[in-house]
Amino acid sequence: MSVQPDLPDPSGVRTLNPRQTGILEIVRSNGTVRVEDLARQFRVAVQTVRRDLTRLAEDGLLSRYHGGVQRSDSTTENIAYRQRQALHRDAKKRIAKAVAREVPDGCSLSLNIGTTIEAIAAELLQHRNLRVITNNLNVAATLADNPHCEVIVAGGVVRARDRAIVGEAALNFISQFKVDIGLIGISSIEADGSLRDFDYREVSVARGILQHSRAVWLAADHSKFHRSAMVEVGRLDQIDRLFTDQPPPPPFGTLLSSAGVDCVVASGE
Amino acid sequence: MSVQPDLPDPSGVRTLNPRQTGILEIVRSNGTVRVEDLARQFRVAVQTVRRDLTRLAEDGLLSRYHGGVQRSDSTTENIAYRQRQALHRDAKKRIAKAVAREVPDGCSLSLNIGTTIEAIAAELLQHRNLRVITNNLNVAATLADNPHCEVIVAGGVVRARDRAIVGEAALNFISQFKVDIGLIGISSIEADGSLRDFDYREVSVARGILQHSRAVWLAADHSKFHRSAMVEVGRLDQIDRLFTDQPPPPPFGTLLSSAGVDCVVASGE
DNA sequence: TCGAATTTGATCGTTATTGATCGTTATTAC
DNA sequence: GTAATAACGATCAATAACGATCAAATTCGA
Repeated sequence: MSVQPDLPDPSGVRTLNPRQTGILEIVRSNGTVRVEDLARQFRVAVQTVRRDLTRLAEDGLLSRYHGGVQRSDSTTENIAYRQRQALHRDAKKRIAKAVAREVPDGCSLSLNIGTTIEAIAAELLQHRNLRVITNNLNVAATLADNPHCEVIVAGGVVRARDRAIVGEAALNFISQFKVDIGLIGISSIEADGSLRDFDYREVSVARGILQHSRAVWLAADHSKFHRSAMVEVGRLDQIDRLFTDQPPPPPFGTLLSSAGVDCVVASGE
Repeated sequence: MSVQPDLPDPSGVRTLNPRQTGILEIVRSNGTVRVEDLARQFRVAVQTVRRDLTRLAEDGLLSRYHGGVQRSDSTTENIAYRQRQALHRDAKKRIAKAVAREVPDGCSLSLNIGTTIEAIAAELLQHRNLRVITNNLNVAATLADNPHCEVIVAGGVVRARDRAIVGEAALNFISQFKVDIGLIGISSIEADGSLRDFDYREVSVARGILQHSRAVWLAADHSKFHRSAMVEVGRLDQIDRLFTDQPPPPPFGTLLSSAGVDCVVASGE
């Protein structure tokens, strides 16, 4: 039985030209594009775009449908979670940018779960020499794309809903490290100064980060104020900085300052 | 008589002249440049620039495309992996389906790394009551979408190239569990009956799986036979079943049967 | 200064990319 | 169901880019 000599390995790695790279970027950010739009955008004939698309689809970099192409995220996405990601997306992105601006190159970070935290991870892709510990598989996958970033992920059971690793094993793992900045997302901030979450298993990880970080930064959009959740993670006075998108409603302004929390409001630029 | 510069590896770093250094700078800052622009900018003939580019590309400092060059870092790495995912995709999918057919509902599995293993994970999305241990973030993310599957991921440092978790921490974690079926992918199967891989760090994880599984299944497409890789993972007689896409070339047929390996060939249906 | 080695620039045959045409296939309206 | 329409893939010729080769120019050491 002979090996097919025409298929195997010369394929190696075909390099993409800028137009092809550009197409990929557009598809990644837009999710879906029409062939004709691409042709107009790059000022080439549709046939040329078609050729590019054939090639990119062959390499599994996108998938085609009649009339256009779309992202080929290979994995079936958790729809409910995707929707939560879309909620307050602009606010999250602003918060994420504000946080990223304050994170210096070369430091160590802990990131826990939450859509805001994931947005932050995306904004850290250009930073250099980071060392990141996380219990969030999405964060780990995102930051693995930064070649100047060492990513350490906690081990344990994966929670399907948001691909977080929760439970005792994760806590034990996280507790091995002491980092410069602990970045946590949270479900609710109540008027009594308590920080709360819905899932007690995740809470233990967040508590671990609180204890093993030289500084703790909290990222929370305005919808988190006055919300209520069951399990207490900690209290405002354990936090060093709060990043949010709108000035906190009363009574949080005074609460924050008396707790010594530096509050950064990332409003629309 | 001088040393031939075209011999395989003048391993030492060849020195760059100022123009070449300049080209690199321009490429790094711009991301992409056309050959003609470079020629005009440095007031030399395009042929001269071309020579520089050939040399710089050989050293991996940039990558060429028809008409110009582009940066060769970061972005290209993951693209390389995506392309590997696309390589022999049909073969991998057939193998994956064959494996999935044999995996009973309700069992526990270990999955390690490799594009074939990732394909298998995708085929396990309809199974019920699985318990899966893995050191591959892609596998974990895929199977997290199966609500009837408990996914446990090893903790440790994430290798950017393929989002695998490698190293001692991962090995220790995996070793805690004893599973029904250990499913491993491999880089090479040699004629002496040895199973090999390229990265010694990953090898330790694969060995751990070999030891902590009641049955070991190997998934390897035809390109893995007769290939050579450095580090020995184990030997054929430690394997219970082999899943592949073409009848193994000689001498593997006899080798497999004398090692007591049940060979499943998933040829085109 | 001379001569060897290296670098540069030009020519030429080869190869890759592009856009147009045409027959085929998928989608939509009826 | 069928017909109209749009998108698609295959093919081909024109064009641009490419590598190999060789001669001229430059650099370097003696």
